[in-house]
Amino acid sequence: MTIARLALDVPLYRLFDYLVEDSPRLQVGLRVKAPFGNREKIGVIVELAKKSELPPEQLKTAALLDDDLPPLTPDFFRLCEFASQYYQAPLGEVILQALPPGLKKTHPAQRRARKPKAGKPVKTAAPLPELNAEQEAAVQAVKSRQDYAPFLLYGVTGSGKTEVYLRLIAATLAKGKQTLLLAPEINLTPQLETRLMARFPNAPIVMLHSDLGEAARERAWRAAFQGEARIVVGTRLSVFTPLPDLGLIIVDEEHDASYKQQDGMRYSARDLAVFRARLAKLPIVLGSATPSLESWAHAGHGRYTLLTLQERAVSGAKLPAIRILDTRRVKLSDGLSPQLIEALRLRLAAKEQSLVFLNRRGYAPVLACPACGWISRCPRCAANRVVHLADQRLRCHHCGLETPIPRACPTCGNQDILPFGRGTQRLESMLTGVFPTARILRVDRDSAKSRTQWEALLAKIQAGAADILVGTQMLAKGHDFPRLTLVGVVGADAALFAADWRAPERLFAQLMQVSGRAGRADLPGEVILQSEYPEHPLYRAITTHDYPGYAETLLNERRQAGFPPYAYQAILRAEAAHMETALAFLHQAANLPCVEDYPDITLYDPIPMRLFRLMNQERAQLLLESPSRPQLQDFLPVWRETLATLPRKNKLRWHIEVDPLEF
DNA sequence: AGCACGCCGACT
DNA sequence: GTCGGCGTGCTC
Repeated sequence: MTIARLALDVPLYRLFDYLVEDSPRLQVGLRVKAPFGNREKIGVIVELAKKSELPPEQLKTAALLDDDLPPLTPDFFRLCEFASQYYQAPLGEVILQALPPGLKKTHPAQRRARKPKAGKPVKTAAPLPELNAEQEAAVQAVKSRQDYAPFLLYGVTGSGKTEVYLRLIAATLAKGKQTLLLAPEINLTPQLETRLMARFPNAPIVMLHSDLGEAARERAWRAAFQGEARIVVGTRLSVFTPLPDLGLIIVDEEHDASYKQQDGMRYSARDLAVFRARLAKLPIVLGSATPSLESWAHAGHGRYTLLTLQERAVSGAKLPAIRILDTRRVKLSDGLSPQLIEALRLRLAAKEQSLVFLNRRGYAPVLACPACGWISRCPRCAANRVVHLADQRLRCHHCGLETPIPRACPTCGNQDILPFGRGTQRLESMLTGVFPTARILRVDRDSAKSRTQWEALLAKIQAGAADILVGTQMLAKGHDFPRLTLVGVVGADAALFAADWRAPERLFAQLMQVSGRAGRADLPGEVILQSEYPEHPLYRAITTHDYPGYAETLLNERRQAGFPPYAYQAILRAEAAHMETALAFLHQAANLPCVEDYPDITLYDPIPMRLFRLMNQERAQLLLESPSRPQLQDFLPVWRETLATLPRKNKLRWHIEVDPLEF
């Protein structure tokens, strides 16, 4: 018998020793079935040893899984260990969350062998599009590196970032290496898959995202791990996928917030990808038209090599003309300016498509009684419930609670309760009033709940079966709509004054992205942005497509305020039935003696979170900041261990988030 | 996190 | 009398 140290999926910062029967198969990286307490768990062997710290009689016996999966590799463990340390998560949790669910079952489902799908053989190989000088330079710069080399590929919409990726993937394939391509919400962009399959008809490609069924996900993961798949396209969770011949990592839309895992271990897949590239000594390309300020600052300091694509790759294509429309000077009808209505009318006449962008779902954000002041609060959250007229419900967008829309005010009986504000549903019905014959299509999470619904909508749009699209963010992300020439933006101002200091950065990216939907090669695009603050620097920068200038402005502000990327942050969050419990815990945490030993760490006052109640749990947070990442990293484990010894009363729960994006 | 054990309050 | 609330302790 040999001692095996196991990583198990439990929130405990230690490994567990088991006896394992000797066998020629026995190896670090294999999975075992282990009795744990009174249940059975899957563990991963992290270490083999002759002796344990524990007396042998206290050890239970684990059994190797009868499975042909090769052992997980040292590379994989090093990435997991880094994530575990950096994000303050137990190693076992990290390792096991990295495996597809099918491999964590004590009784594995029967598996049917299938080949990863290669692209359909194409009869006539389409000629490769020519690269312009900038693209060529970018491709050469990356191709010339075999070692760790981070690149920031800054390319305006339509500048041909994807073509650069494709060339780099081709070069990587030619070297016999695998490519890992991360994309945000890949389930929403089947286009990428289509394009890859068309370009690499003979290369096995797998897609990895959480929408896949369990069997499909396991199949794809195995193909990646066993080196069969040469191109792996995945969402954030796939950053952990072990790849034996990895040669290149690409992170598309690197600024996108969906790279951040928002529950469980709160990691940034983009940051882990960079670390992975460093570990594996590989080039990595972070691509975006509006890079995150973190990456932009890295490029500014020479830590990343900046590759710029300024020209539109399709010759003749121009950036859309963006106009800020001062709504203080015009009479709006239902929130729409006469100019926007006229522009829409022109597109209708020209049989071109328009998009009206409003990043707010539902009919109206709140229902209110003018007589007594009642508003449609969510009983479980510190938020209002949104009016969804289409299905006659009041719905909380945070916890999902919904009830029918009341006919009269629940407190005073007034019959005239009114929806206030505007969402996409209301915009849709307003536009129907203005353009009764136009085909209007609303695209948001409510109209595109499932992948199938979403694809159906996309197909409809592409077939030209809609004249005016009304949509949220969903529509902004990387889709080409060939006949879309007008984008109207409504209600963007709210984000200018949001409490979250990252809001302007996000708004800028969002507006750039949605503007990019307007116009293609042969049809010039126009963007009309309605605002009450047309002189705001953000809008100034948007009209000139000046990301670098605006990034500079924001970075200066961040530097002066001592915010990231010029400081490093972590947050301790606590939740309990009552705010006092959460705040009391945070105050206790802030006053622990170990805090004294780290002078370069600032602890701010514990405060209730912006959404201070969610699902009947009251939440508060304590922000930590340091100019020194190492010092913060030294402090966090010490603090965390001390926190764990504190008595936990009133069902209080807490966690630490490193590099938080939202507050 | 689960899951046991254990000790006080209002019910078949 | 016991069902069940949740505080506390443990998991190789």
